[in-house]
Amino acid sequence: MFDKGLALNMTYIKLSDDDRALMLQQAGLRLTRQRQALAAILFDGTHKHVTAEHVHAAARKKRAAISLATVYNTLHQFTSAGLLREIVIDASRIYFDTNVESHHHFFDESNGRLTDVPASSVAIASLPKPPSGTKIDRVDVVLRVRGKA
Amino acid sequence: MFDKGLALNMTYIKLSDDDRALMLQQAGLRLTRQRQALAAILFDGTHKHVTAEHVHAAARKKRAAISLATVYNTLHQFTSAGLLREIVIDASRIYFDTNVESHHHFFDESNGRLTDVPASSVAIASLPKPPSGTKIDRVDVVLRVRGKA
DNA sequence: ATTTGTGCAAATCGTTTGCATCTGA
DNA sequence: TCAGATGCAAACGATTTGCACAAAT
Repeated sequence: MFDKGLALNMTYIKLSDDDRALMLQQAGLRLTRQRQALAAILFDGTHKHVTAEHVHAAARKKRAAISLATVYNTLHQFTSAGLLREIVIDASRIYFDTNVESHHHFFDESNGRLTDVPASSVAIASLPKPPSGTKIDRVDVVLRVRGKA
Repeated sequence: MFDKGLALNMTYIKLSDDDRALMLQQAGLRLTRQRQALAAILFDGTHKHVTAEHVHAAARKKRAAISLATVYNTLHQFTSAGLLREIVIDASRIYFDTNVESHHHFFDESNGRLTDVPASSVAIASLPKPPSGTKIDRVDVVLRVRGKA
């Protein structure tokens, strides 16, 4: 077995059911059929940007009957546990990113497609000081692109 | 009279009804009672971050009876006309910013408050090249902050 | 046995739309 | 005049919630 923290952030390592079971348990989440099915969909070793609908549809396709409400609950639980990261791009949809490393996004306005941008390729040279009494928690950079045509 | 383009971006210049009427006309929008009322609420010389609800409530308070649907239509028209800028922070609400200059935002996660950050105080030293066939349209930086307490 | 999770359907919330009616240029 | 704007209510789509049932420790 390898380190879980590492596994989460490496795109090329295939995870086994056991690995995912361990992930959930370490996150303090009980091992339920639904969570395992959703984890299998989400954490397959590649990073994804998904909506609840996507996940629900994927579960259906795998013949795992999971209600949409449970999908939502689970995505939020995974997010609180640090296994997913929420990104807001479009006002009418929540995207969940399986990449929890610090990074940014390209958002293609013509087709709604979202692509990861490694944090290292966006160099932020200076930041203003936050309003008094607050500290910067996270910096989200969205590079909105559109076709040149 | 002063230059309209300038007026839009200067926070300390008070605009008159006539100034706003001109703004609307230059944007190719007919001068209607509702648009004038909403423009008066939005473009009073200070920058604001508002939702349709905010604007609707403000109109009520001024005894200007404007339907919520019209508020939405108008905000979108103003946005297409370049008088407002849409910002997405929270998946469940569209914010409209009366500041259309290039700039960024602080978003306080504890109270949902949004604050402008001048573009000049965020220095982005390098950006990745966009996916082939696309060009970067806009860069949105959201500095998410929370109370230190 | 007790706590935690799940499923369903109904509720909610912001936003959009269809359509009949008005109004500014 | 008449294209464009408005208002209303109904439609919408994503998300959340209440509650009875089921499953995990």
